Amino acid sequence: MARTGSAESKGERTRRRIVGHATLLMYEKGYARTTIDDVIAAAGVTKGSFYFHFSSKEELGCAVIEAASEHILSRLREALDRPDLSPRGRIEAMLKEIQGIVEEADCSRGCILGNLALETSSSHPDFRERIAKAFREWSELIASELQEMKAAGELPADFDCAAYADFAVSALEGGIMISKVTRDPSPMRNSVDLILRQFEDYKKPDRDNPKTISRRKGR
Amino acid sequence: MARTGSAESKGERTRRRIVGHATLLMYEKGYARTTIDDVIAAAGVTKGSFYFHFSSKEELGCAVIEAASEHILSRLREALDRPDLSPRGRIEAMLKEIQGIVEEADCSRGCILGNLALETSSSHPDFRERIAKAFREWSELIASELQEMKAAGELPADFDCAAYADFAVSALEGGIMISKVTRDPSPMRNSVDLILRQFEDYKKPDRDNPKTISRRKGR
DNA sequence: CATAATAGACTAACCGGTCGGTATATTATC
DNA sequence: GATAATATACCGACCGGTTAGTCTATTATG
Repeated sequence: MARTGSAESKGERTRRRIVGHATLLMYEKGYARTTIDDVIAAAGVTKGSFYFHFSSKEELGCAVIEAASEHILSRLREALDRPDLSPRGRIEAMLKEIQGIVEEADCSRGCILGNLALETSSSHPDFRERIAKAFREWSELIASELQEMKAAGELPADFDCAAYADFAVSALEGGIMISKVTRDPSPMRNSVDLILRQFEDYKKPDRDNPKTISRRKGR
Repeated sequence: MARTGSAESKGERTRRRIVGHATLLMYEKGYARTTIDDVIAAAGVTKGSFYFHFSSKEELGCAVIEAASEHILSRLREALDRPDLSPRGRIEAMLKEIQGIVEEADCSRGCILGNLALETSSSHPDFRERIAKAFREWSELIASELQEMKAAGELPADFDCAAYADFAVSALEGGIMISKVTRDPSPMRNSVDLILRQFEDYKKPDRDNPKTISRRKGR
């Protein structure tokens, strides 16, 4: 038992190092083409050490997905946790954060959750479910922020926040996918822009036209 | 008794059969997890025969992507080639066609182009480029239809058709992805619905008030 | 010293691709 | 029009490299 105290034990550090390098490799090459030998070489550990910390490649995959989900969602939550901004400003901050995450990799690696989802979801139900949960949480984050926009009168009263949040997640993931395939950041940026534009020019219904979200020019 | 006239030769039929079964397998399991042995067993041919028709697995992958691109795009073009419908009706028909293609597979297999794109684009530049071309063509199809809507007064004069077409493709591919991951058709349907809704309530400016509802253009 | 952690040789299965060979059609030659 | 020559199509055993995972031995660490 080397576990007492608050400091991270050596084993925990090793495990984290393995997950970190595995994440980079799987982000770059996908799950199947990332071999255990790749991972241990990158992390500087041996086979025996690896299999002391992980029982299988699948368990490593789970750890990678878990860590990536937490990393991404915490960055998004951080972007939304800005009391100094209006609800709309916070959504914008969140979208920019996504854009930043993707552009850190030149848009050429896409989104690790989307990548692993499409590659492995038919063979690894546990991967699939964990990733589905991350997308659901992301959508809920957006939806609750849209609710706040609505409460602040920045959206029409009949605006369907949940549906639009799902739509935004789809448009973003799709944009990231097309950016990866075309090696061009503009599809993803275009998704960000057009999502933002939906919110741009709704005017608090002064009394006459509460029904439609208008789309007049703004900016 | 071959070769004469327009009939397909025996070799061509075999090749097509191989591609067809390979497409189903790669749609289901992805590229890496589809083995040549899988393909030849499904198509009922032997290794030797396979390697007579294809020089490598990669060449098979190209053939699958090519065939899938043509198949999908031709179905979309067909849906758009309906002179009896209004431009908006044609877009709706195309979206329903996409929905149909995906729901034929219970939404659980996603889109074969998107799947292969995310799995292989970092290792197979030729796959990536061919798929990028298909997405580009799809977007152009939508954009030109939006142009017709605009000409028919169903969209504001400053509507940015190209940007919106890209956005629609992103939202659809993203919706298909989320539907695959969640095994639930609603995210994809939601994308279809919200795309259609964008067009729903623009009213032709009745000569006196030409700027009532318009959207900003450009980026 | 007990156990956590590391070391790395080894294995068994898998998989893409090869190779020598066969069968059947098409074309060339006399 | 018989036959030789060639091209097309197919057959399946086999090979070599790769890969996930195992096993036994050894070294830190509390």
